[in-house]
Amino acid sequence: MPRVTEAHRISQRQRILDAALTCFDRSGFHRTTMTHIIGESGLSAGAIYSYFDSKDAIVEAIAADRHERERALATAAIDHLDDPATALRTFVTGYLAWLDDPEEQRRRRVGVAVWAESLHQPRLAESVAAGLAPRAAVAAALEQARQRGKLPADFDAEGFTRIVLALIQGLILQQAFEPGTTSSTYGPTMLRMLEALLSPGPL
Amino acid sequence: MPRVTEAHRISQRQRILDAALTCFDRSGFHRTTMTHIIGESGLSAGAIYSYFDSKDAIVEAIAADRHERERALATAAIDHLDDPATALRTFVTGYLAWLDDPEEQRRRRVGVAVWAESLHQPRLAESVAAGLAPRAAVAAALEQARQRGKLPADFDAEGFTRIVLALIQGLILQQAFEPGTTSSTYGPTMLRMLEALLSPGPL
Amino acid sequence: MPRVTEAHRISQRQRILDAALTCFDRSGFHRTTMTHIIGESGLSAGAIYSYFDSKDAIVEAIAADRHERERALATAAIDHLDDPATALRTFVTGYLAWLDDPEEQRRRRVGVAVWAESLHQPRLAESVAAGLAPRAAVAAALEQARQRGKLPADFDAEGFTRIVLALIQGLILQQAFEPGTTSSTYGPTMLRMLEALLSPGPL
Amino acid sequence: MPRVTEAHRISQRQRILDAALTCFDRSGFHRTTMTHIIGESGLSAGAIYSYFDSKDAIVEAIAADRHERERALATAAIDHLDDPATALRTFVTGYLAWLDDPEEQRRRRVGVAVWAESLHQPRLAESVAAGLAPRAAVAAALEQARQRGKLPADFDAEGFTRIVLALIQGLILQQAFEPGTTSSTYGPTMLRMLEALLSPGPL
DNA sequence: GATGAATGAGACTTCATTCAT
DNA sequence: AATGAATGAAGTCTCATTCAT
Repeated sequence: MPRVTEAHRISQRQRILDAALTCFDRSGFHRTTMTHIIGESGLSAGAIYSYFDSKDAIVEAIAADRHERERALATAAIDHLDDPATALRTFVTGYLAWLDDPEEQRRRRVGVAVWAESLHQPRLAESVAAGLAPRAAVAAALEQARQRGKLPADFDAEGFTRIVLALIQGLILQQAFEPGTTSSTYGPTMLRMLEALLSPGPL
Repeated sequence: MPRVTEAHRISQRQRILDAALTCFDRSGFHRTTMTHIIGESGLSAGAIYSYFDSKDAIVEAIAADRHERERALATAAIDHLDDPATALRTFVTGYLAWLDDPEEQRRRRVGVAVWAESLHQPRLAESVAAGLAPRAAVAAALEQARQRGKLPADFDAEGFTRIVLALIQGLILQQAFEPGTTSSTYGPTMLRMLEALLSPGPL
Repeated sequence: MPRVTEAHRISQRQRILDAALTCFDRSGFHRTTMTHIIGESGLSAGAIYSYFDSKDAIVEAIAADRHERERALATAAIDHLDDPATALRTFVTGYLAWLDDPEEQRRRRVGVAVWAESLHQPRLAESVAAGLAPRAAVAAALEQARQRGKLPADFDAEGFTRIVLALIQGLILQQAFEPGTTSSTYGPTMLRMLEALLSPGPL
Repeated sequence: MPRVTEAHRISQRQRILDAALTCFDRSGFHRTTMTHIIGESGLSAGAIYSYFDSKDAIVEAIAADRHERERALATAAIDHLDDPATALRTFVTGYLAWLDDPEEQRRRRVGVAVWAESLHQPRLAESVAAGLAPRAAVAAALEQARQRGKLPADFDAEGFTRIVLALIQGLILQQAFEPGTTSSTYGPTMLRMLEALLSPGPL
């Protein structure tokens, strides 16, 4: 029975991930060396390798964490689709607040690196895919809502969700490039625009 | 000195950039070694280094090329703003076709890596910034159009251009992650949505 | 951390410097590759680089070591200047014995390379300058001795010390070029000559 | 029959050696690349290689030039040994003037690098040895003069010549390290000291 | 368990020299 | 004869990972 508890392991693990995130945000994955992570975490090389098999494993853990959170956020949006307009407004509002949260900004900058890296590393690609998976679920739910008459007959759930996702991703990028930007710059326009798609009419 | 030389230098340079793009697309910047580029290009190490000072310089040249193209595309959109609806339709149509062009898809995948890398390398950040610069110019032009009554009084040029840019970036990402996706999936919805913003009315 | 470590680090460091000295003596700085030093030391590349930042840093450490020793030797000579004749004889005798010491011959041969290199590398130039610095101190001490009447009124301390230094350097060179030469060949003449300068008289 | 004459070849060759000397003085042998020599000389790589087989051959030619000059200087001193005191005075005076000649200073700085290099390259060692050879000849001539009664009975020709040579070499070094030094600092003392050795008496 | 010195493959880059034009 | 683009072996240094203590 370990005298040093499970809780201790979890906190050590988190300490490593926090240190790694700081380093990755500062320098990117490849310019960050294990020595940097060792220094930032205050642990020894051996200690770190008892928690993670490799540097890649740390990257994967960070990616997995992040996509788990996104998955949770997105999934939450599904629940209230009986009233799509309200659901959209709730979702968009929450999303804009999240964009403006400084702590999350660090995570998202590292997330951009994960996107790039995932194009060449299958394990990360899986994480990214898992993070994006809710989009299809939301699309399916919206299509059901449309069939139930909650949305205009010509509403295109697939296109709509892809567009919302593109906006999320694109605005993450813009903020990464221009850290000062806040959602107030584009939030109202974005919301109005998306609402237009929920309303019936010729447009 | 032979007159041929200048053309030869340009073609050699391009040969190197093409080889590097192929390698970067296949493996990413950091997993691509100079040995790979040497092999892919068919030139020798020394020859390559007589065209580029370093591996980083090759990355920068690729980034610069790409953002020069984007700049040109975006700038072209400014010209016809007297008729915003038509200009938008033209721009979006052109953009969607570009998204579906397979050769450009390679470039864009490498472009995603440039985005990530630019967060840690000032020279690339400059390239990216230069590529994004036209957005502000378009915003200014749209604001003038609004003042001339060509757009609704409550039209928000800044927000609009940020949203369009986010869509461009986000859809590039989605296609990088899911190469099969074509613009037909979301193109019509996207166009309709953007047009909504150009029309007056309560929406 | 083990207490052993500090002693261990010092001995490892010395092992590297010894190996490097052997290589430099055998082939010179530039023909000696890190691979040679690695082989001669029995350590790995990484281990060596954890003690020295670069090949140049090893050269600098060797130069610094050597000039520290010389500085110590020369400084020792200052102490007994109340009796200049005895001090000179002691110094010259010690110096001649040092010239004949085979282990020191290796060091001096590498020292010749340091002289040449120092003309182009500021860090080495500093080491060399530090090694030569005691000459001026000795000159000042001799000048004081002259003023106290311990030396002829026309004694030229500056010229004398430069000449003694030139002899030291020149004989080092000659021995490097003709390893068989021993100080008995020129020692007595040298001593007689220098003593002549300490004696009053028209000469 | 070459239309471009032998004189042209000689002048081209000299142009290369001058350029090389400039580069070697500026950066040392090993930091000087053929590209530097090519640039400094204004010739092409191919042209240079039609005059010299290798970079080493250029170094050797420079070393040979220099030692030929020194040989000539030293040999001249032998001629007038019937009157050793005058010969010494003439030689030393000429040598001090040579030390103060700025153009020669460049050559001598490169000469220091040749000394160091000669410890590891047999071809240069030969050049250096040839440059030093006159010392033994002078020693023999002095010994004959001693036997003819022109010098004190206890005069040590071998030791004397080694000491003179050491002074020459040492003062060359000092000047290389401290370019401002002029012979007036030590010349008189040096001359007086050497003359003491030529005079009979207990000293 | 924890440590951190050591490993060593492999990365980027240089540069003396050649040879097709 | 002259050019200078090209070659490619070899150099220095890094860094993820291991394992004796």
